[in-house]
Amino acid sequence: MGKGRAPCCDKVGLNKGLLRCGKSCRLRWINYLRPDIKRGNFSEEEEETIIKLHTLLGNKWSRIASQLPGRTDNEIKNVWNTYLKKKLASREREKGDHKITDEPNSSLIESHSNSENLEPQNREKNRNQTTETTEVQKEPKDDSSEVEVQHKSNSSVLSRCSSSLSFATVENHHSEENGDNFFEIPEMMIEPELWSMIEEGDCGESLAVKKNETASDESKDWLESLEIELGLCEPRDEKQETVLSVDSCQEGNGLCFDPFQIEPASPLLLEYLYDVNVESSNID
DNA sequence: AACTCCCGCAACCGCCAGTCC
DNA sequence: CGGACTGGCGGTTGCGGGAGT
Repeated sequence: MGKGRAPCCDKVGLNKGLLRCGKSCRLRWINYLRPDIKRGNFSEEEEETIIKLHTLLGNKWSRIASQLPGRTDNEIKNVWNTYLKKKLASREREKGDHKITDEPNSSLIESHSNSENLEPQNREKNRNQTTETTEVQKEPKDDSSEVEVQHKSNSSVLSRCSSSLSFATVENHHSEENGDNFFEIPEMMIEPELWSMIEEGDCGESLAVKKNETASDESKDWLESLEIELGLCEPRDEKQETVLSVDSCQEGNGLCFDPFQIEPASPLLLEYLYDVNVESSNID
């Protein structure tokens, strides 16, 4: 690509062509070369998912990425830092007069239930409502009234886990201990599919099997790409590769996915959500 | 056309945890 | 047991290219 920084680490003893160390090669494979990586802009649904998961998990990019097949943690991180964060901040500025209440946001429920039928602009509004409680207004230094997005991943508390929509209005305990103003834990709106993925542990089995089946293929691909990268062999015909990739998608062989196919929650996510829920129960 | 500025994004950095010897 | 090595992750950097002047 020629973009980015100069290669990392001491290049003594590394391959003569691209001067990549093993770690660099691995990263490049994960973030760029993998055949199942989805190219192009993020869809509205993907953006919404990122926002929601970020509200829930904070900067756990790898966990967020695990819910977005074909997207890498690096890519999601970039999109968040360069686009979504600004988008949310500007919206927050536009709204300006929004006041955070500790009442359950009934409009949230309503708007979510209708979200499938929303016009784009309403969907935008809906998304804004969904995420705005993750943001804590700073004391405005000037007219720009800067908004800082605060990640409260690990301090966030889910009041309950349920297949139905879940909303939490919980005071932050640290704030309480400090005797300061409470700030509101984000009211989380968890997609029903996500909860069903979480609760139905078996839903990922078939995919897991597929993944195992393709593990050796992936390994071969990795080696092949590495060899190409190192200039040890000729790259395959790109066109052919593309066709293969598309075919793979259509056949659902697990190498790539439908644009917004929901992948089962990763074990880590399940574990995390479980821990958070237990913690919540203890606090209550 | 030439220059400057800004932004997107691939890649590097540093830390941590797990594994191997 | 402990040091070396490796993989994974989140944060950060800085090059390249497009937009603006």
